[in-house]
Amino acid sequence: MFRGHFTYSIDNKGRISIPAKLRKHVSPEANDTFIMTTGTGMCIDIYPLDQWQKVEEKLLELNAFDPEDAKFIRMISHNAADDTLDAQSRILIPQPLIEYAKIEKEVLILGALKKIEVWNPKVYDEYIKQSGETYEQIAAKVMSG
Amino acid sequence: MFRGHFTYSIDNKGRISIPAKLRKHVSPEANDTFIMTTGTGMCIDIYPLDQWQKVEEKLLELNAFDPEDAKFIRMISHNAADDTLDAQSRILIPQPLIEYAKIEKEVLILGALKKIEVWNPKVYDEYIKQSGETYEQIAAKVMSG
DNA sequence: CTTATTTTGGGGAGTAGTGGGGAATTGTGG
DNA sequence: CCACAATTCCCCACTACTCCCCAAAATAAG
Repeated sequence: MFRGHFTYSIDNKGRISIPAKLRKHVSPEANDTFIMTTGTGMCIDIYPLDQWQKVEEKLLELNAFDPEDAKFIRMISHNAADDTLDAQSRILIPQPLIEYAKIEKEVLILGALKKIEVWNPKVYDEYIKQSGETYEQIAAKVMSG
Repeated sequence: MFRGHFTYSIDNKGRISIPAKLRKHVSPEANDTFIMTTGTGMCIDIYPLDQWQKVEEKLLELNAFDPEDAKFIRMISHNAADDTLDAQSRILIPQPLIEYAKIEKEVLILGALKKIEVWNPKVYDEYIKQSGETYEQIAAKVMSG
């Protein structure tokens, strides 16, 4: 499971290093391959291949000839891209995703259990400040039961 | 499984390159052969041969003497065509399919699990915008559990 | 302080995408 | 059955980008 946050930079070819501390938690089954897609929120979600395949298994259960299911498949697949780490443990982020997350130079890399999120640090700050609730209030709500 | 999207162009002979990233996911059993037909939605469906054969198996289970079944068989077969990749990894799209999908110069190539879809980008945008759930709503539903 | 690892930067060979010429094949009409 | 037209198919070629490699800078470890 991925934990913690890291402030890295994206180079002018659109590459981001995956922090060594997060790499340690990637299963060998992922084969150094990651799937990137638009996150829920103004960020990029990065899944190791083995985690993404669990999502795909669910999609495969849908009926591709049902209009609603077909739309699900299209929307989720549309922004999905895969890449493998280069020798320096970086992946190339496609331009559309960089624009979606409004990423410039600095990036916030956030370990989020099964996936890794990439944010523009400014956007993340605003996102956290937003919604009046405090950390404690959210914790109480989400962790109940 | 096919994922991601690519903006390519169709040349004036009606040929489209199959993106290298998608080609990697085509089984060798397909033998570089693809079946094209009218998609559900204003697009062209492209199946690798081995995947198409699974669709055909389902079609064979239909009752050719049932009026509805017979009609569906006729409609899906009507515009079905097969082709193999040329040395530049392109396939030739028959004119009737180009017209069906209202394709002009730019094409959106969309990986959709077992098949590849080809859209006019403008038509796709309108299709996505029109009603229905947002990406976040869909994600919440499919990624749950 | 020295050594090892991690992060960042960039050059260059190879590959992918696009366009088009011309031979071969298919279909049409005489 | 033959000639013509149109289309398909197989090449070759150009451009741009991607990927792989080398390497410097920065951080962490011993």
